[in-house]
Amino acid sequence: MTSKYALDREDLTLSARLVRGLREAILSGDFKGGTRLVEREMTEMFGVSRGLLREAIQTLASEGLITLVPHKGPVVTLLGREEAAELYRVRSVLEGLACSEFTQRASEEQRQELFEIFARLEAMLGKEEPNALVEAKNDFYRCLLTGAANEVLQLMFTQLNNRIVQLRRLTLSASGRFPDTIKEIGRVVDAIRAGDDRRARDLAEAHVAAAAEVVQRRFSELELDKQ
Amino acid sequence: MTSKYALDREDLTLSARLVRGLREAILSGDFKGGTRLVEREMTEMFGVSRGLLREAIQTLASEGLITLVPHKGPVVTLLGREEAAELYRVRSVLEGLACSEFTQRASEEQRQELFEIFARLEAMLGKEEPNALVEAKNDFYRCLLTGAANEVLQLMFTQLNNRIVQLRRLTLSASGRFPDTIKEIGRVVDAIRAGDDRRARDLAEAHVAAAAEVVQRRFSELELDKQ
DNA sequence: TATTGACTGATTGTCAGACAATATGATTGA
DNA sequence: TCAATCATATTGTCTGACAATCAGTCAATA
Repeated sequence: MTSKYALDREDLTLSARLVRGLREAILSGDFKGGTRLVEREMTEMFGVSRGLLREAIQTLASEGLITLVPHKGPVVTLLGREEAAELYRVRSVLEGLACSEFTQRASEEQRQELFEIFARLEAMLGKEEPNALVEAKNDFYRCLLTGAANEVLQLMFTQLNNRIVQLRRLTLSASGRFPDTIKEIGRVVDAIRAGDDRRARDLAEAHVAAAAEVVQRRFSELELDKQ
Repeated sequence: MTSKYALDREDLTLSARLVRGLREAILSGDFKGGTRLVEREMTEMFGVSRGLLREAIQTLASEGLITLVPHKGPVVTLLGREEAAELYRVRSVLEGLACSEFTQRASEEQRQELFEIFARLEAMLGKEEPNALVEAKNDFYRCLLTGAANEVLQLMFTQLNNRIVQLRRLTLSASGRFPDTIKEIGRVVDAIRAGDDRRARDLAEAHVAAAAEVVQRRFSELELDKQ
């Protein structure tokens, strides 16, 4: 029984806060892909003991954010072209599922909220506010996943997305695609509005596939694919 | 550069072996859902230090096999009815994707291997060998995922499946469904054989959905859903 | 000159012991 | 019977230690 007065025990332990902090540090780009995470430096940086730090690293490693190299230490996972493609292919079906489930399960309030958030996104069309954009997109997905009412999906999607975040530089720099993005998402939202879960799903998959192609093209352009 | 003579460093560290061992212990059913994992007992059981054990527990926790309760300790995750349904819904799209990718990407050898494994499965129709069956099914999925050539998918599917394994008791006891299962998988294999990735995907999703329903029915029958 | 071998410093892998914080269950008191 | 209190077990976290392994250096050798 969870009352609304229940205290937040999410980050009760130092350990949990550390995991969160370290994850943030990676997602925010403070630790870029390829960076070695030296234990001693990290302990000083976060002010925790070595043991605790190692536990956190293990956690993030199994989320895929960190790669463990025996006897050399942890490294922030660096995404290659092929792996990026794989991530997007999986994301495509998960996002499709999320849209489908949202269409079938979301409450009226959740539907309204999603529409509002999308309206906010649409309103950004002319402007140049990358931060607000990322923010709004995050809201959109948060709302979508909440309404989908599937915690397993939520967890897996979030983990997947966390890994993809590293590619944000590539996708942002291709911001000329923004109008297309909005158009695609708009179609998905329409399908959701119409209660057509099948179509919402298909459109969502197509949208992710399109985004994936952009990323692949950027890889080619920047020649990031040479080992 | 990885030559074929490179030694296997997979389980180089004690830490990695511990994670593997603990995971096995849970999957095999030695630690059943709901079991508390007391650190002191575990360290004696595995003969490792507390620190190492805690690292392993963190890893399995982020795989979802273990649930961490602050100040009470880790517990082997117990699946409820609702969570089982969620797991299956996600599995459905992942398995669909796997079939689709296999159809598009697998080499001729991999295709042949898959067909052989399926033939082996089919041959078990009359018999009563639960172990051989589980074995063959594992082979089937291993082959499928290898041929799909998507490591991200492989990882996520494996993790998901590991969590579902806990429900094996429910699915095995409903072994009357075995002929149906074979028939469904057979249709998927046919589609793969025909190179029809879209159909393979749809059929695979339907197959998982059917399995999910059986599980839900078993939950009802056994009244496992009362908290 | 290029390869080999040995040495060194840095870092990880693993252990043991300690103490504070918290949960659980028993006990006591009203 | 119920509430407050206490005792014990267990987890959360820290510190220090030492072995194993890695990366780089540099001399010896073919």
